[in-house]
Formats: sequence, C-alpha cells, structure tokens
Amino acid sequence: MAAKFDRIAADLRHRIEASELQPGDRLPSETALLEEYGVSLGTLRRALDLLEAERHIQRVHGRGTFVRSRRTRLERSSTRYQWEKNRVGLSEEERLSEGASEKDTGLPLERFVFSARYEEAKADEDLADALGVEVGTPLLRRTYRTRVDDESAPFALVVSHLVVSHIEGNPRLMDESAEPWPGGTQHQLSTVGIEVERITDRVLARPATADEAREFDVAPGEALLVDRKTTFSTDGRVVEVADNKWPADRMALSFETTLEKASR
Amino acid sequence: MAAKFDRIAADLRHRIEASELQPGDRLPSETALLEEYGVSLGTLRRALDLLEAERHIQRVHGRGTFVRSRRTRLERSSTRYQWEKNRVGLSEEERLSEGASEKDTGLPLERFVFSARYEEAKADEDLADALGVEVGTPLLRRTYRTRVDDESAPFALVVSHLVVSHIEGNPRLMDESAEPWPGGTQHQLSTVGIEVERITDRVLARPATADEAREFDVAPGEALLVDRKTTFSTDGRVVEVADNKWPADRMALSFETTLEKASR
DNA sequence: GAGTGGTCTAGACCACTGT
DNA sequence: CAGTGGTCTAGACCACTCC
Repeated sequence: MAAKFDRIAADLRHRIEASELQPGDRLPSETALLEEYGVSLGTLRRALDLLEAERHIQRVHGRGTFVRSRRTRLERSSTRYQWEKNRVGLSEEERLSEGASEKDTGLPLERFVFSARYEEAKADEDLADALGVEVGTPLLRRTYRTRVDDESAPFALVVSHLVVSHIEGNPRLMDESAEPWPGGTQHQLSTVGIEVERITDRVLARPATADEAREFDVAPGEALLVDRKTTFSTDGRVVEVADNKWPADRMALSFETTLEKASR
Repeated sequence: MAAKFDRIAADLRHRIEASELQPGDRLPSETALLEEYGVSLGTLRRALDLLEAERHIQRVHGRGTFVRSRRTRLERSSTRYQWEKNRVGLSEEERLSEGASEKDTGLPLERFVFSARYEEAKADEDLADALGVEVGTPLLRRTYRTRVDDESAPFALVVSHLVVSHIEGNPRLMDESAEPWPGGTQHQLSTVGIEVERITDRVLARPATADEAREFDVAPGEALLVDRKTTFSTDGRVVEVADNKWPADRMALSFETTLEKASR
C-alpha cells in the first residue's frame, strides 16, 4: 500500500508526463489541490517536495507552482579536441570564421554570452599535483563564464590553470582582453611552441555546494556535472588543467575511444 | 532568519562533521531529539530529511537513525577498453586469472557481488536507432547488477543489448549461466568473429526517477550518473549498446583522447 | 488586500525491530 | 512487549507577489 503522498505525486507526475500540464503552466494552488485530493497540507506538500526534487515542478513563493520546462542539454564530444588541433595551423581569419562551440549541438552559438577573467595564482596542493609542479608555482588562472542570452545565471563555469613559466614567451597570453582567442587554448599554446598530444577528462557528478547553488541558480544539493580536463604536450608535460562545471541537466559529454589491434 | 529545521540540520551536521557522532553511531531517537530541540515532530523530521538527502544519515525503520559512512567513489578509465581488447587472444585460464574490474580503483574486487539476467527483447525506437537496426529486431538483453557485499542496493546497473543475428553463431552467448564470462563482452564477440574497433561513451547526470530511487536505495531526486556506451566493430556495425547507471556519488569516469598530428 | 507558497505545532495512529 | 521510525491530520501564522 503506497503512501498517500506517493499516490498524489504519481498522479501529478502522470498529468505532467501526459502533457495534460504543459511546461510553464501553473499547477492548481495548494488550496485547490487540498480540496481535490482531500488530504491535509503536510501530505500534499510532501508530494510536491518529491516532484520538485525530480525537477518536474518549480515552486515560486507568492506566485504559484509551475511545470518546469526541460532545459536543452548541450552535447559536447571529445572529437572537438582533434578538430581544434587541426585548426592550429590556420590563419587568424580562418580561425575566426568558425568558433569551437559550433562543434557542440543543442543551442545555437549566438545565444551564448562569454566572459573571461585572468588572474595570477599560486599552485595549491591539488593543482601542483595535477600540473606536476611544486606547490607555490606561479600560475595563470583563467575563469570563463558562459551564459545563455536570456538567462542570468551561468550555463558553464570553467577555471583553467596554465603554468606561467610555460607561456611567458608570449605576453599576449597573459592578457584577458585578447579573449575570446580565435582557435582556443590549443592555438594559444602553439604560439609558445607547445603541441598538445593527449587530453584526459575525469567526469563525475556531485551535489552543488551552497555557494555553487547560488552561482548557478539551482536548488541546494542539486547535481552538478564536473569535468577535470588535463592537457599533455608532446614532451609529456601537463600544460593545462581545466575544471569545468555545469548544472547536471544542461550538459552531456561524449567520448570516443578508438582501439588498436590487440597486443600483449 | 534561518528556519528551525535548517538550524537543527546544521547543528546535527556539525556534530557529524566534527566526529562527535561517528559513522555507524546511532543518533538519539526522534523522541529524544524532540525533547532536546523543543520542536514538533514535523520540524524535526524535516531536518532529518535534509540530512538524509545529503547522505549524512540513514534511517532504518524500527531500529534507529545512523550516521552514514562516506562511500568510496569507484574510478574507471576508458583505457580499460584497449586493455580488454588485448586480452581477447588469451586462453581461458589467462583470462580468468584477472577480471576487468581490477582495472578499476576504489574498492577491492572481492567486495563486489555480480548477477546477470538474460532475456530476449525486441528493438524499440530508441534501441533501433542506437543499434542501426529496424524497430522490432530481435535483441538479447543482458541486465547486470553489481553490489558491494555489505550493502543490499546495487552499486551499478548495466543493461546491455546485442543483436541476436550477430551472435547466433555461438549459442553459449545466449546462456546466462555462462556468466561471468572471462574476458568480458569483447571476448564474447570475438567468438563470433566480431572485432571491436571503436567505443563511444555518452555521459550525463540526471535525477533518479521514483523507481530508480527505490532500486538504488537513494533519496528520490538524487542524481544518477549514466553512460550509454556504444561499441562499433571493425566493419562499422554497432555491435553493443550498454546503458550504465550508478548513484552519482559512487563513480568517476575518466577518458583519454590521444591526438594525431594536425591535418586539414 | 487577496492569493500564493513556507513554516510550524500538537497530537493520533501505524509499521517495523528487537527482546 | 517497549522502543524505534513513518504517515497523516487540522489548524495557526508568516512571507512573498501582484493588483
């Protein structure tokens, strides 16, 4: 025997999934639902709590409870890495003609707004380990925020770290006003003689901290998808560590692995 | 002014994080906590709901509320694919000597309990599209559950689909009692002349549905990490589509991309 | 001010676990 | 059986939004 709140949640969930209630629609008020289901407030609210955790509904204090629209999920594939590398030798004109994000699908490029902030930093223990340098090594920290034009909260937050000693051959690389750099980080690295050979991505999902929940405008505890991308040069150094974060419902990551003939 | 349930949750959270309450310890009973905090049952339970969603505590009906031990996250890398391929030519003895899961880190292999179920199925629209076959094509559906020995809920759930016409050359492949098959799916496919050339993984995180929350014993709405793994043979056919699911806090996936020289 | 969702209370009764 | 957590009620009062 299922609990009452479970049956109420299942009923409303069904009405949403059957499109009887459309995204953006307001649900009947709690008062009306109390009447309809003949339960007490605590029970009804518990059913709504469930649906809210499942992202089916969004409650707005004073205005009402609304069916959440499914946000489009951006698709990004690891094949963009080779694509980006192939463009390293192109002229600035050619690199400008097509941005890397067009390799992604889900939303048109024009709908994104980028911003970048550069600052100097010193390697903490985590970054020193990831970059293979000593704690305290001077780094360039680049923070990128991407948002969709009609939203205020960021869509993606990327914090990238480069080792200053790797890139000081080209002072333009330390200048945030040069962003967005046509051709991206692989081209930037090529200007100081670094060729990228290998990239690893470590992907996981975890609940947003209180700060992150505020920044991304998601519920506290809601999941973020995070990806630490580590870039290796042909001479085996780690040349970039980039931490990527998205609200989990906004991103899908694809990776392609090509296998060689079996060997022992 | 924070809500009462928030302050109670914060207080208990602090007592747990300060190790005043250790993993495995029983919290004071609800009756005792009602006394201690001087609130009503609904308020207290709401605080406990929060802590349960954050996985700090686990409530067991009739026994008590316990501090949860932090679960280890399993690490899995895409390098296991090539490793598995390299073992296809080995003898059964050699393949038996080391299981694929030993390529993972985080928990010792002996602590895992596997179970497999085979059944016949027909391709629905989604699977037909993923496998590149007609809707209704006969498939073999293999469902794998993995759990940790001292837990009752599964750690991982994998639903794999193979095309029956690809594998009917070896009737043993349709027999679930042959599981666990030493050498894994790549070896199984090799027995019908299929060599794997390329694997794609599409990774995303989403809230668990009500059914999944029950199955994995996680709070409703808690995040799952899901990975659709698509396997291509050397002759370009899709030979397996495997849907992998884990509670998000239990898995981290790594992928390695090696780049070739730039080309246009 | 009317209507919405958010918090809280005091209590009843049920379901499960261990002795 | 006593003790635990799980569900539900009927109501009060508060906070926010929009007219």
